[in-house]
Amino acid sequence: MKSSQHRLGDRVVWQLARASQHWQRLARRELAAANVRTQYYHVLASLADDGDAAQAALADRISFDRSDLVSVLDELERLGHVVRRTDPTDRRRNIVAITESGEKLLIEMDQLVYAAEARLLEPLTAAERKTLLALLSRLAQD
Amino acid sequence: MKSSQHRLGDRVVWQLARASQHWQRLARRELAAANVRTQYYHVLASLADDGDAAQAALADRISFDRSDLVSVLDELERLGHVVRRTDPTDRRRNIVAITESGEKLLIEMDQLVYAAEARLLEPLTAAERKTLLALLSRLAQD
DNA sequence: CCAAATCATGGGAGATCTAAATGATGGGTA
DNA sequence: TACCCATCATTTAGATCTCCCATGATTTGG
Repeated sequence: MKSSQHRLGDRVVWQLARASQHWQRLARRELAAANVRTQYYHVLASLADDGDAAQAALADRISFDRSDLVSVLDELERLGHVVRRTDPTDRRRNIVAITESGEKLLIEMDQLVYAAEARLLEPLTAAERKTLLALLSRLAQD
Repeated sequence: MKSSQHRLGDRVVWQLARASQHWQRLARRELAAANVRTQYYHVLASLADDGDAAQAALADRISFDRSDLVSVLDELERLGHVVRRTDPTDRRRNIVAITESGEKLLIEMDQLVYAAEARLLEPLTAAERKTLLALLSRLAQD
């Protein structure tokens, strides 16, 4: 008859939020030491992995709000890591592309992100990580 | 020799972030419809589950920044859901306690949070949820 | 040619993080 | 005892990140 009703600690969503918060902190600290934002990584990685895209499509790929992508791209463009060019077939669109400078930065960030990921997942075996990935993947779909 | 290097989609941390984002959205929408903030739930649930606490201890329990707790408690106190009283044994501290009104609100919010959680976890069996909880719990520790 | 849909952008709100100021406590030392 | 000081708790202020709503420009479809 254990009556210790714990709304938080024993709930999947609570642990999900805590683990995610932990990860965000690890990644942000790691990248902040190199004076870059985690948002840069999402943008550059998506462009490098899946190619150029209009802002709206890019935002959807990395689950960003379209309006928030604007200022991130402003910065990345100012730093020379991406370029925006108007799509000739639809002048509403800006096609975003990664530059050589951006690809260099991405490689540097990869090191840091991998290191942070390794630290987060350290308590789990390879098999457990695979299980976790599979379970989480089935939740994420919209 | 598959050369499709996907930095994002196949990574545990990516799916972790996506799943958490999905959950945050579900919970916030559900609670926003009732004109309450998700922060209220964390505070009230922790006080109800684990008892009164000083602000710093409470913040640690729910992974809040101590400075952010201030305005949340201001609101909750203004609404009559919690009370702050100076700890007689250490007058630096404010002991925070939930009120009857706060407990009533918590019960209402519980309905909404459970509904949102059910929707999130719907794709998983009970055993899978248990596995997921166990794996996540081992990541969350600081 | 007009109405609806799409794209990029701006503004405001909620949530979290950092840095730093203020109040209060406790301990050591003259 | 009386004073100094390191430490802790609360608070303020500012920045970042994400979400939501609105608007202007452009394109598409009827």
